[in-house]
Amino acid sequence: MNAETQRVRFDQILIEPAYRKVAAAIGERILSRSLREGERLPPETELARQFGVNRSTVREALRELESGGLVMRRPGSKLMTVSRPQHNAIAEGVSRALVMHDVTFLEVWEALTIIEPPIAEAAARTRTAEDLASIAAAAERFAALNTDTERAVHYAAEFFRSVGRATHNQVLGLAQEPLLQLLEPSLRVMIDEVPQARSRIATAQKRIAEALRGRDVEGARTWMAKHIRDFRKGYEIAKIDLELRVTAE
Amino acid sequence: MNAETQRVRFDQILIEPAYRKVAAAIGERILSRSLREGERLPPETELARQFGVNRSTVREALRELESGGLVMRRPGSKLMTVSRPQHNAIAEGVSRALVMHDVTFLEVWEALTIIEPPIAEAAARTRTAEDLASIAAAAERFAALNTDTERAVHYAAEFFRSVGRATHNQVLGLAQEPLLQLLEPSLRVMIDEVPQARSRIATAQKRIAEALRGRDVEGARTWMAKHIRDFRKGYEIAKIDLELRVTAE
DNA sequence: GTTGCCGGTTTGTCCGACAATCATACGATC
DNA sequence: GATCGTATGATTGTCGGACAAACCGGCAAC
Repeated sequence: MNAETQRVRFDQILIEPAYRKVAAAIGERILSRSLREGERLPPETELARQFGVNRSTVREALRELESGGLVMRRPGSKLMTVSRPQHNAIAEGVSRALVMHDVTFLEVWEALTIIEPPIAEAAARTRTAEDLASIAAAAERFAALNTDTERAVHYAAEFFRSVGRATHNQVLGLAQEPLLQLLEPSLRVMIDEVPQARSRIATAQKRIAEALRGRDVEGARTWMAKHIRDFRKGYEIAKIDLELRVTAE
Repeated sequence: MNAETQRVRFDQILIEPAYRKVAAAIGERILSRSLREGERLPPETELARQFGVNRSTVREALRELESGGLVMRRPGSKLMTVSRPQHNAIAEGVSRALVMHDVTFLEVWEALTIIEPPIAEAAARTRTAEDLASIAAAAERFAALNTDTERAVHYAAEFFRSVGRATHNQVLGLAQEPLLQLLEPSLRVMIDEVPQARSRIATAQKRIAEALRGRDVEGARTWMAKHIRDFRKGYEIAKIDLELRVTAE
């Protein structure tokens, strides 16, 4: 019990700048539904008056809320309205975080092997007729594209998204979105480099879609697992180093 | 093919405000590692000069980057440095998004049933001795707390986190974090309302920890599944409506 | 029903300013 | 030699005011 290690400890005192307090205040009102979605926010001058701060300070707070997706403006409008964060916007933040943390392709792929098969399984139980339609549409569009890599990649990802939506569980849909965003760049390379990639993906999609149609829980899970395993084979054939760090779009 | 539906279509032209362009420019430099982590950002006046905009505009851009976690200041400093986003900060954004999307307890619980057992399975394969130690520490601390609900909840969540870390897959760790954040409030209620909750959780933790120690892949998965299923029973005993929407902290 | 026009709002951006705080270097002290 | 006090400059947080551009809603005209 020597003197060096027995120093008195104090908690760090945190001083928050006004712009953050303002952001927190508005954000709380939104989260608590006191401000409802679609409702427009008071003008900046009005907010500044109410909070007793300068308009510049309010604007900095708004930028914070804006990048969190809690407020946005409808396209082509300048009026700020309360909004629910868009999935792809939120996922982009997650993707950037993962990129900054030097996540490898292997980690993304491994996460996909874990999360996608159970998603397919759940989707087999809960899918509606509309879900089937949008899943089939994505699969058909992918199969129809023999040259346009860019759009093929898009529909390959869209297939996963539509299966995710079919679970009717938003948590799962949002959890898979960052993975898809990180997957896309490597998928692009793979589809270009590996000739048989397109047909293998198309086949897997068809099998999965069939299983979902027949509410075949087991089939959906195993075909999805196979679909994901195929990606890894594709990586290896395309000579994409699995230990490589993923990069932003 | 009537005239109404056959209008010529134009893509929406998007005009981005300067503050967003500035944020994008700086963000890109960070993502591309041109600005490295820990490195300090040029002063606001300097950035304003380089971009040819006003300092106010730069500040709005910085708030955007700040809330994305790409820049931060070390505690007690005012100098902005490049940073990798903290997991809990990112997860908080995801949590808020899910709250805004009216996610129910059932959805969160269902996502946990899907994601946690495979995580435990993966952890059984990859855990190190240090991982075991921190998992055991969380379990012991939880078991030792018989009165302090707040900290008990914290260590129940911390147990999941340490198992997640043991996978050595950052994607999985980050994917589970929002779920834990949303779980905590309901866990608090449950531990207070259901007398046997503590002992059941403690037992499950112990079994999972043992399985991880023995690299028992199957055991880790099934005990984790049981652990999660128990939460649902707890919800029902505590009369927490599973269709209830989750709320922010 | 579409188009043109008009006044009032609201936002995006700029300028200039100042106090508080931080970073850093330099002695002074024990 | 390590710690402390101090002086100086750099940087941020916040403020006030300003103005053009774009948007909003309504009304008149075709």
